[in-house]
Amino acid sequence: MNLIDWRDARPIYEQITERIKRLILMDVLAPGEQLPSVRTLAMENSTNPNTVQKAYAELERQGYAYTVRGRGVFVADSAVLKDKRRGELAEEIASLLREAKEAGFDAAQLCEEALKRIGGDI
Amino acid sequence: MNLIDWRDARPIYEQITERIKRLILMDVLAPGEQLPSVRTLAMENSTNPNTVQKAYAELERQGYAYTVRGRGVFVADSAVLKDKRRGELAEEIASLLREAKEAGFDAAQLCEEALKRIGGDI
Amino acid sequence: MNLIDWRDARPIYEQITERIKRLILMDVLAPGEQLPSVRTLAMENSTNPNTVQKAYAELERQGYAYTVRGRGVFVADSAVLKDKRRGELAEEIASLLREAKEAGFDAAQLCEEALKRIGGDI
Amino acid sequence: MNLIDWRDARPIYEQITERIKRLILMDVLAPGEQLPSVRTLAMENSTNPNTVQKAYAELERQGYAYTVRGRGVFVADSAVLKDKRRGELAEEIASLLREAKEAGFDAAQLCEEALKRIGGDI
DNA sequence: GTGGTCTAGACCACA
DNA sequence: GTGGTCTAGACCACA
Repeated sequence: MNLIDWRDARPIYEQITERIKRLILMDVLAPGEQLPSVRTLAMENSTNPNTVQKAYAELERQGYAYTVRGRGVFVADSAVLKDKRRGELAEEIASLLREAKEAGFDAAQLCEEALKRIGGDI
Repeated sequence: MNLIDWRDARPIYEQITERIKRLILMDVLAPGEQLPSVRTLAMENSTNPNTVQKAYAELERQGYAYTVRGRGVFVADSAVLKDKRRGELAEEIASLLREAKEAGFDAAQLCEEALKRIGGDI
Repeated sequence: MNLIDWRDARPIYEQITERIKRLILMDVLAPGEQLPSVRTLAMENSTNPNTVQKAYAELERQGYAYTVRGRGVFVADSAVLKDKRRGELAEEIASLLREAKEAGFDAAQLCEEALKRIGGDI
Repeated sequence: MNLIDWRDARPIYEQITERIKRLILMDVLAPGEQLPSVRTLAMENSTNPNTVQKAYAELERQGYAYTVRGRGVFVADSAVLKDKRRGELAEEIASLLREAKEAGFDAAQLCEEALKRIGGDI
């Protein structure tokens, strides 16, 4: 699993967390499935086990994975997570729309424009 | 001008840049108006002049202000800036919608939800 | 006997010890009754026999079970154990109350609140 | 500040987190006060800066402190925290009482006993 | 000077 | 083998 973009300015552990979160939300990683071991993933991405460890700890803290000591790290059930993530996305968009409104832009119009950009028809 | 939230995790210079950008886009700071001097703003916010300097440099880099040597820093014309910012916001929203789509959410529906959150009906 | 919650962060051997202790204190497992063999329990819980072995050793160390070589592991007399466990619980609660007091909370009031939570009126 | 008990089996970073939390709840560390720098605390306790860093990150995650980059780590306002901690304590006690009940003990009586142990009259 | 990230490598408990 | 903790030390952005 290749999870690091070395040109990306964000910390490596954050990139790993982010990418795996996406894979879980996209159902590429199924609930209950075992994630690569800390050491394996570190080697595959030529990074340090501590860095992967930090990413996995963050995933667990956010509820995307759970750890079984001596066994490995596993993907959590995603139904609840999807709902949570959906709410977060709505809030992030709302936050941008609030700023748009402040500057006098038409929020609804901005939404339509964004939808066009992703090729999503209304 | 009070521009810093010490609880905010983001770097201080970034907060200052952000707040002043908003004030310009909201026309609170008019085009051509002089910004407070680096020293004044630093004192008012009990922070380091270097930090304010960095914020001002960033504002200039992004086109929100321009420096007149020996005179001070001034707010740029906002018409073009508004247009630019509008495009950025659209792109940021589009980016969130792309992720939403990846996870199987209905982008248009998410938009409507976000619009409701800001009390903006279509 | 299903004794493991894989989502639980605690070590598996500890979970097994804990659950069996509870079953003994609740008199579900009667004094003198034979516990499942290490192998059986390991298979039933799809875990390693070494893990179950460690749990049984811990139970024995704490006086909840005793081993008869070549025969198996048996539940100890519970009267004494119950008394001991009662004392431990009192001490654990006292310890929490001490911390509460340190922070300036009213210990007695906290107790009443906890009693309400378990639906136990005085 | 001496925060580590080397005989304590718990991880060092956890001990540090725990002790500082207590100091905050006891108002020994006042809201807004600066905590010792990562390096200073590490030296004082002859441990590694990374370990202190982990403790501080945990304190921040739990809302007991906030970080100002380049400045230091500061104690958060404690009013809300105290309330939160009070609720946690009540729940921890309730949980012990539930177990007690399972084993047939009188929960209210156990509470009184615990109160006596801390010298707290009803 | 301050915290944040990362490496390289050790040692431990657990399964 | 698996994750968890820790050391010693580097380098970075930020103030």
